[in-house]
Amino acid sequence: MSDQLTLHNTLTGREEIFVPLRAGECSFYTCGPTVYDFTHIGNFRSFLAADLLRRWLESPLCARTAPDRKPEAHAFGQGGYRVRHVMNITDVGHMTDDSAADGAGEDKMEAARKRLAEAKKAGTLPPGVDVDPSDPLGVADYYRAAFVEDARTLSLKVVLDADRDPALLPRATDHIRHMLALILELIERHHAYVDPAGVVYFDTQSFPDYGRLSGNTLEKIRSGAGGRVAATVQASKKHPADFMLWKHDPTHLMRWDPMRVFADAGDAERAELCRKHALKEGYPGWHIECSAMARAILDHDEIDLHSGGEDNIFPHHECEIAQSRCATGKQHFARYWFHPRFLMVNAEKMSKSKGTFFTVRDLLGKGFSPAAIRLELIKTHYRSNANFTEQGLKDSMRMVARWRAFRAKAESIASNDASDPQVEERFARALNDDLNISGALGIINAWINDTPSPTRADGAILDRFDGVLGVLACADEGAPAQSSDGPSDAEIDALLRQRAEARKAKNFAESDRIRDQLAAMNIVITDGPNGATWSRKAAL
RNA sequence: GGCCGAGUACCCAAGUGGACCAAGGGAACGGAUUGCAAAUCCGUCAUUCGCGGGUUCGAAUCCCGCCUCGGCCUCCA
Repeated sequence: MSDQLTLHNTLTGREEIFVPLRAGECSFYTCGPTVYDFTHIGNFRSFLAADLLRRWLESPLCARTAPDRKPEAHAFGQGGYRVRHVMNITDVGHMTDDSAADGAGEDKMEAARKRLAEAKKAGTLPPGVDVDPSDPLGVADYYRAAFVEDARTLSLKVVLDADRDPALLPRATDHIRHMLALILELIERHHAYVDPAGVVYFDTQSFPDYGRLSGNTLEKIRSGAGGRVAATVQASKKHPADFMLWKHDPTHLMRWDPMRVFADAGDAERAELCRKHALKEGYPGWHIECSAMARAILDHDEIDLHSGGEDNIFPHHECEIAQSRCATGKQHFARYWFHPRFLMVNAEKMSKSKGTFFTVRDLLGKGFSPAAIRLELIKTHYRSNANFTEQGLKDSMRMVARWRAFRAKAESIASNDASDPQVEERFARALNDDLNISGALGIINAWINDTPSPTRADGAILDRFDGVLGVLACADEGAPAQSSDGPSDAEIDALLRQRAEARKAKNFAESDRIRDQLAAMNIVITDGPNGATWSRKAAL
């Protein structure tokens, strides 16, 4: 428990008090999805953890908790940090098999193209979708649009914000020039070199801190090289850990000519540098985009927060740090590194063959609400392996229903007196403790139990909690239309009228028959003093 | 093999040295309510924290060993 926000920082392996570089502001970069396929719930758990952190930073409750920071908190307006949060979309065609780190294996975009082409031929593309599988950018856009739709369903704020400011959701392919500029800078500063085949490598030995994030050392990496990287490739590197920044490849699916990139932008100076260093047509390595975009869009050499799945720690984020710090000369790239752990499904690693790579649309199709999906994916501490199950999803649905009922009841008592003035502070202390979400949920539920007659002020408190959790805010109508095979509202209402007649006549056999009939269609009816109401139940 | 993280009730999960003979949610069970249900409300539900040692007046919490699960060690959120 802490009066101030503490976060576990992967860089130091410790929990640290969060102090941003610029008072009241926070720059935050999240490694976003690759768009070669649908984004699954494991990806979303990681993005939602970042979203929760971002919402907490922005919450008035966050800054309000520390007594010694109250005057400063007022300077933030309503409290909370002004967060600039960027999440990238990786749409450059990288290799399925980077073991030859520089170009063996099938291109992932190529694989996606084939998959889509087959789906189109088989007529299994969703209705209304028109995608040209021969166009890699079109394929990327198709999956990007699907991602944005799912992210919106789950109220991922960075995606919602991108409606207003598209720069917050940058595509890698829109920033090739920034990547090349960074690569040139690294070459000029002797942190990168070009091999005879035109591959640009980062020189890891030029950066003594390489390995600090992951606890690796160059020695360990060298000894652990274990034959996974082809000997011919290794031969052209100065050190096995050196990684690719740019690959010359005139046959690649997505490729750019560095000189033309700068010439088209009117940057003759850099075009000349490309000639000088023999940068030729090809594509960027898979670490450089984040370094380039974070710097270009967040507009600072050092940022506050950087998040990504735990698998990104090495090598991806290690390499980002190396590139960025060598280019900027700063002590840090990001000051705090935030790494949510993997999501398991049914106590096992998610697996394609077991069919456990669920997407958000899969779950919506089963009748689960966006609010329940969001709650289920955020309710386990971000540094634990969460276990995703349908049972858990049902549990979450029940919790959402209780909150909704509380919220509805709170409308009826017009009082400005909160039933428990301390509850917000308890909630804040839990979240300040490295985002202790389970503790925070426990506090909300206990408070709801202890508050049988909530006032309007209590409703406002729940709204403030939900501003952080983003659960009730997930509008159910944000979901794609429910499967169309259910009965229409009019049909249901007609059956309910019949049942009301039967009950009036004490014909309970007929009344129960109608209730069973509706239940079979996943319609749950609730009898109350003012007649019956109904709701659609998740089909499990 | 190296480096990390985790193991708390039927399930999910908080708690990291005394206020814990362990929050909260779900399930289950008993009761109220209901024509019967659903929903709601009331109550019950871990003398115990993966296993074995140790430190301490005191341990789920610290130390040692073991077992199991997960991540990384150039695809992966």
